[in-house]
Amino acid sequence: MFSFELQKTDATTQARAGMLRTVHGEVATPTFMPVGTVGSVKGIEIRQLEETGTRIILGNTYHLTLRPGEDVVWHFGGLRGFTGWQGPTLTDSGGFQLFSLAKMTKITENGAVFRSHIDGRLLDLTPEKAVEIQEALGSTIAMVLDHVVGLPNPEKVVRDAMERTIRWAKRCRDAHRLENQVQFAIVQGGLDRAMRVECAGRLVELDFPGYAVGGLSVGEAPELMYETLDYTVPELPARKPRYLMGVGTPTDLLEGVARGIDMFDCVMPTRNGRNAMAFTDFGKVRLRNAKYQYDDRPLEDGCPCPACRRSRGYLRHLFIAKEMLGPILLSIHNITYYQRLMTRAREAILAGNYAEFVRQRKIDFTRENDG
RNA sequence: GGUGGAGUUCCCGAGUGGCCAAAGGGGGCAGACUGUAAAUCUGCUAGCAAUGCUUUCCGUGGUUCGAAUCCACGUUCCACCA
Repeated sequence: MFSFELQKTDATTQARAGMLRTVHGEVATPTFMPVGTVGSVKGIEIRQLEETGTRIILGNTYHLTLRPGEDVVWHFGGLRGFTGWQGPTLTDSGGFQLFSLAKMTKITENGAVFRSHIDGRLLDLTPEKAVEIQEALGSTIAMVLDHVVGLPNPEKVVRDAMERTIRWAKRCRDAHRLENQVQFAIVQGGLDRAMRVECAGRLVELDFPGYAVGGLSVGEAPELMYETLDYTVPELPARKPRYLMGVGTPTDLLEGVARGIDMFDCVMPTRNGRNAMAFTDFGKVRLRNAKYQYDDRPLEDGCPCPACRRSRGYLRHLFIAKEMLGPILLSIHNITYYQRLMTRAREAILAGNYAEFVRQRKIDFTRENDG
């Protein structure tokens, strides 16, 4: 029904290669999960998404309950029936919206009260409600409702959020009924070692089938995030999948894998792709830049994606002309890049040379380089 | 040929005596984006030895302490009338 096979652990890093087996299909790890917040990975058809190497995608509880409503999704047989995506899905609980939509949210011990960003109506999101919605959505993996706070924040704020996250995780677990769905818990605790270790330990006691590290990439420097993973991930069960939520850049993914993370999700490849930024092995490419006007090279040599069958000059033109094909092609390219990165990472782990693999690709994604 | 209207910085367009190197768009250039309120957002866009200076608002001349703004002539475009 649901299992995680740990196939290989790297000798010099914490990197792991594994196989996630779910009722909706298998996923080789480490893996990247593109974000399809409202039931669509923006701009990308399922066939194309499959061709990027994607095996599991995300949906969002908060966004889908507002529109179209989980009853509608349920009517169509859950996310898979509704969207046509037949593989595994993971739904976020709405916890991230406590952070990203904080201005419209009031948090109490019972749950979160949202002011809908669409029509202003009030929405009660309790842990039980988050479970119920996700059960109606029929996702393969559901996340517990957690309390995400930005960084930096006073220690008391971080601790309160962490404690609440644990209490809510328990309530989510107790409320969960759906047999064909597993629930992952989420470790919070900011950048505080003791808090992270404590949170992980208390959640592990509750025996969830998988664990996520949340509350990162919310304002802190990447090095602090890596450091947090250094002492948080070892607290999680080795034989269960580990998911780093909302992360990140290609470098973040490689660093996360090196610290024992198996699953990632991030809007970056799709959002940045829509905004004319491409990820490549030689760094970022801002295709709107004038220097690409007459560039007849493909975006990236050796990339099998449809964007790379065109010239950079043409891709630039699509963005300048505001043609929808530009965002579509670049989203596909970026997801393809992320998936290839994970595939290559997995191969390196299986081959026993992950550390070397990472060393060879110290890409500075803050700089531009046109290859 | 006559009458009326109009010519503003790359483009469109506001401005009708000083607070104007000149609103606002567009275009151009650059940057940002990490469990998606994002096909979005931000900055720059006359020049320079630059807390100031120089050259601009069709052209030339004039009025004025001061003109994109007022006057005269010229010029181009538009509308209508012949």
